[in-house]
This record gives sequence, structure tokens and C-alpha cells, in this order.
Amino acid sequence: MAGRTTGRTPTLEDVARVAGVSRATVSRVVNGIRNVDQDIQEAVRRAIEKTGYAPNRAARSLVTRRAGAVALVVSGAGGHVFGDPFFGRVADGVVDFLRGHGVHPLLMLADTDAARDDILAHLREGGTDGALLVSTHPDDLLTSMVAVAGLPAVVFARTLQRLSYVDVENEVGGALAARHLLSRGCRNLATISGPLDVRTSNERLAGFRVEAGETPTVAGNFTVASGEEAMTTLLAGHPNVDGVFAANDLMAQGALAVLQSTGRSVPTDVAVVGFDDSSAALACRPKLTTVRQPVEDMGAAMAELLLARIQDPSLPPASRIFEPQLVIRDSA
Amino acid sequence: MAGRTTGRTPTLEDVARVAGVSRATVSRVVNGIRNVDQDIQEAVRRAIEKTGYAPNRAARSLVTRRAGAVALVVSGAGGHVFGDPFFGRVADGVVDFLRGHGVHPLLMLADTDAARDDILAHLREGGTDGALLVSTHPDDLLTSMVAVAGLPAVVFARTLQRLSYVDVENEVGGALAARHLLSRGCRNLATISGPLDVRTSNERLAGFRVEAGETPTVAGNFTVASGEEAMTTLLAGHPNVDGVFAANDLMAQGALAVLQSTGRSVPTDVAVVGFDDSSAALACRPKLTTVRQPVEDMGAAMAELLLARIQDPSLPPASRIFEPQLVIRDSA
DNA sequence: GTGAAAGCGCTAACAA
DNA sequence: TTGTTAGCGCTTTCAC
Repeated sequence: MAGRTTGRTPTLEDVARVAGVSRATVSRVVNGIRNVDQDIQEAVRRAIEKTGYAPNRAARSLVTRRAGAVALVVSGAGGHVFGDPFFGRVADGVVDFLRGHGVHPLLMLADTDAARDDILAHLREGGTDGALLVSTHPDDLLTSMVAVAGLPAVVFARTLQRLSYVDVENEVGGALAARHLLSRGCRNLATISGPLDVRTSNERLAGFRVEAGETPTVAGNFTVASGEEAMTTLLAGHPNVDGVFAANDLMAQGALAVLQSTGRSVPTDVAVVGFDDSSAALACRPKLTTVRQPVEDMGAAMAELLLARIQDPSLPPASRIFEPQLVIRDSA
Repeated sequence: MAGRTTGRTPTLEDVARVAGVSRATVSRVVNGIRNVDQDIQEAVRRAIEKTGYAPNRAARSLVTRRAGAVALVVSGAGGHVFGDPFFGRVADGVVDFLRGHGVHPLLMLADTDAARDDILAHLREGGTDGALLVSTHPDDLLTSMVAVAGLPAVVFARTLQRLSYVDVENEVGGALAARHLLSRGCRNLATISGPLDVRTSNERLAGFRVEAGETPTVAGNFTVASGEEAMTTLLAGHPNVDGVFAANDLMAQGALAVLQSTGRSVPTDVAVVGFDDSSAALACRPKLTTVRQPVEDMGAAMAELLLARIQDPSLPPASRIFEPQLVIRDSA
């Protein structure tokens, strides 16, 4: 900072001149390479301080062929992706892991074809060293997209492609919910599933049925409003329901509202179990008993898998499966 | 894609050879510069197609001195920044605006000194062309940080520094809430404010008081739980409250829960107005009447201001102030 | 309208 | 252990 004499931003060359050594030596010191005399290291460090030198990322990337950044590609929720707490949690986990490694994620929204082309172009231009793909509807578009670019990538949710992925045992989660409802004495169960074209939804439902058998089911679309509608429909056909499992917390929250407005008390009359353990679960009254999905950890795992793959591209695709966990609160 | 013959990724040089022109010409075509013969343009385009060429970002950045990316620096909410819908909404607005310009935001979390140093270093290395600063507690740390780096920057919330900013008229929002409560006949108002060391909180409170006069007030910290506590305290001292204004939706949601659990009906017995118009406002039952803060638009405006500043660094810092808007739903 | 050539700032052989 | 040198792939004067 201090003592800068020139107008240009200082380069390796400037530091070298001040320290009385060669560019290469300065580069070595900057990059923490051994084999540099202690005294010289000290002199270089002083020169760096004096000149206010900071390495130029573009120049470095050009020769190392490393961008030092990864893409966090998201899609779903109709554009307002980050308003959705799910993506936010993933992002938190990703950021938290990455920053320990001096890497930052580049946020990209893949909601239209144009956007996808744009992202693809960016990846092909070497703007990032790899990609993290997160989508509520894991479009094949999205994954194939990266396959084309030939970059390391990690997907949230199982994938058939030769890509790494991170997922949660959704069936186990559904089963957890069913067992809990059953064990508290509920005998007339019903479920509000997610959209049936989403694998995750089906898995949660399947796991639930393994334990609870076939039960009345209405599909929602993961929103509070759809949870309300579903619950209303369910109640119309089965007024004596005493336990409901919703495939996510938002729909559970909607169910809660309908239940209460029809004079039923939760959990006394009807027990409700959600899925996710999002902030909505805690904001609800009664607080939601729910199946926790360790989303932040999963985001972190994605980042970890990706970084490993970037460091050693010869590594085969890997995966990490997480176990969901029942969090018992007040709604069941 | 097709016809690639070499193992390396194709460069301008390769395209030039295939098209039978010089590197410079290819560069011109790629960058859409006029003054290139139509036929040659066509030939170059074909060569690009044939070779599967994509420009190298690092190389381009090195000479243009433009990273083609901006930093989205966030802090607050103790690390789980994006779990907070507020940041998510800002991010959505930012991403939405930026993508139209081929720019993507680099996510950075400034929650510790180490993290801030890291971010500062990144900025100084030219990793981004500017920064967007968003914090619930607009630390001076954060803003001064960028001032040092000398990069264009835009802050969410008014700032004293010579930086651009975007803000909302919080006083107006508070006044809007007060007038609404008053006009529906409430005569015993109370307010749940945000932390008193946050400017935003004070502004909302001040605006409310201009219209409603001094009313019982308890400070929360923007969480549902703190809203519950505050409402409980308020009720203990003023059981006849018939209208409450909370400085954000989450606290309003907490107030709602306490009100209902003490047998009061909303809005009949007590009317409640929140602030933000976050997703929580819609998820609540009754749905929250709230003061809408156009957060996405504000995020987009930040991005717009930043891009303008990057394109023409001689531009002076600018600002944009948004008007909040009362959204009447079911709670008041 | 097009090409030749000079660099942007850095790393990484290779020599010394 | 240190310095010399050759690029990385691109944009951009400056001639032609």
C-alpha cells in the first residue's frame, strides 16, 4: 500500500525490481514454493508490502488453466430460486465449504434455454473449473448440459449420467414419518405428496407406503397453497383422518392451517409430519414435526466432491448419500 | 464440436487457420466488430463451428482488464445467510438483472475477519469488476473494505461513504402501517421493533410514531421466536392492545401465534401488520397484511447501478430510493 | 477491410 | 537456490 510510486497497479516485475531478484523468485515466494532462501523470502515479502502487490488472477489463470471458481447452477421455483429456502440452504452449505479453500461459487440460474446456453458458454470459456447442479426438477437438460462441456460436475439428487452426485434416502424419510405417525396411534393416515413427476416425491411416498400401506393421497406442488388445497380435498373424502404426512414443510404448513380452520386441533385430533426441516417448520405453530434433510451438509458435500474431482480429474465420479432424520416437535 | 482434430481445446489461431484469415480478423468477428467483410464473417463463423471454438476468458480478461463478474458480498444472520429469505430475494433480483448482461455474481460471505481479508484479496486480484454489498447490519467494515480496494461498489442501505447505494423509505413504510391500523379503528397500538442498533429498525419505528405517537414498544431481533417473546411481553403490560406493527414478517408471525394462542382472533380482536412482504407473509394464517419492500427490484437496481459504474468509472456514485407499499391481506 | 506484431502478467521448464 | 526464457490465448494499435 504504502510507497507505491507508479500509477499502474504493481506487477511481479515491479516487486522483483524492488526486491532485487527475478520475477520467478517472487512468483515462488507468492506461491509458497520452498527452495527459496529465507533472507530472500523476507526481502520479497517486504517488497510486496512496499509495492502493494496483488497477483493478477487472469494472468495466473491463463497459465495454470484454473479459474479458481466453480459454478452453482440452480433451476426451479420459477426464477425466484433463492427466495426458496431450499436453495438457500444448499448455497449456505456450498459457500461454507468452499471458502475454506479460497474458492467462490458463481451463481447461475438455468431457467430458460437461453440461460442454459449462456451458462454452457461460460463453462466452455473456462470461467469456472466445475459445476454444482441443483434443481427441484433435476432436468436432464441441466445435467446433459455439463456433460457436453466435459467439466467436473456434481448433481444434487441421483443421476444416471456419469456424474458425481449427492442425495438423501427419501424412502427412509417417508418410512420414518409413517412409523412415527403409526406409533403415536394414528390409524387413518393420509398423505400430501409432491408432484408425481419428481422422483424425490415418489421416493418419499413409496417409503411411507412401505410402512403405512396404501393411504389416501393427493399431490401438491410443494407450496403452502397447494398443501391447503390438498388437505381440503383429503378432508372432504376422509373427514376422520387423524394423521397426515406432507412431502415438504410448506405443504405441511398449508395442511396445518386448513386443519385448524376446520376446528381440528393439531396434534390432538390430527397429527402432521412434514419433510425438510426448513425454517418454515420452526415458524409454524404448532412447530412442525418433520423429517430433516441435511441440506447444508449436502451442499457442502457437493462442494467437497467437486473440489476433489477438480484437483484430480482422473478420479471417477463419486457419490454421497445422506440419511434423513426425524425431528419431533409439536405437530406430531 | 464436429470435426475437431486436435486434442487441445481450439484457440483463435486454430480458427484463423481453418478460415484462412488472421487471428485479428477472427477476434473481430467474435467480438462483433463491424468493418469485416460479410463473406469473411461467414467463413469465420463456419470455422468457429467446425473447430468448436470458445474464447478463453482468462486470456481475454488479461488484456481487457475486465473479469466479467461481480462480487455479491453478504453478511449477517450468522453464516446461514441464504436460509434468510431476505438475502435470497436480493440474490434473485441481482441474478435476474445481471444475466441479461452476461455477468454472473460471485457469492462471498463476509462473516469473519478472515473471510473479509479473503474477499478483499480477491477483489484486489481483479477477480471481479465490482461488488454488491448486502448486510442486515451494514457494517462499516464491509463498506470500508471495498473503499480500500478502490473498486466500484453498491451497498444495500444508505451509506455515508462515497459509494452508490439502494435503499427503501423505511419511515414511509412505518407510517403506512400506522395509518392503516389507525384507519381500521385500532386505538391501542403497540409495536415490535427490530434491534435498536440497526438503522433500518429505527427508521421504521420513527415513521410509525410520526403517525401513531409514542406507543408501547418491545425490540425483537427479526426472528419468529423474538416476535413471540415481544408479543408476550407487550400483552403482559397492555392486555387491551388491538393493533400491532412488527418491523418484519417473521416477528409478525410470532406475534400472530401468541395472539391466537391467548384466544385473541386476528384481525377481529387484534390487527397485525408486518414488514417486508416475504414468503412468510403469505404462508401465515391469516395471511399477513404487510409493508412490502421491493427487495428483488432493489437487488436488480444495485446490479444496474454497479454495471453502469463499471462501464464508465468516471460516473459519480449514484443511489436509488424505493417506496414501500402497503399490501392488505387478512391480518389487518 | 485485413494482417503483423506487441504485449497483458503470470508460471514453469530448463539452465546455470 | 536462483535466473532466463518461452509461452498461456487474447485484444489492439499500427501499417498496409
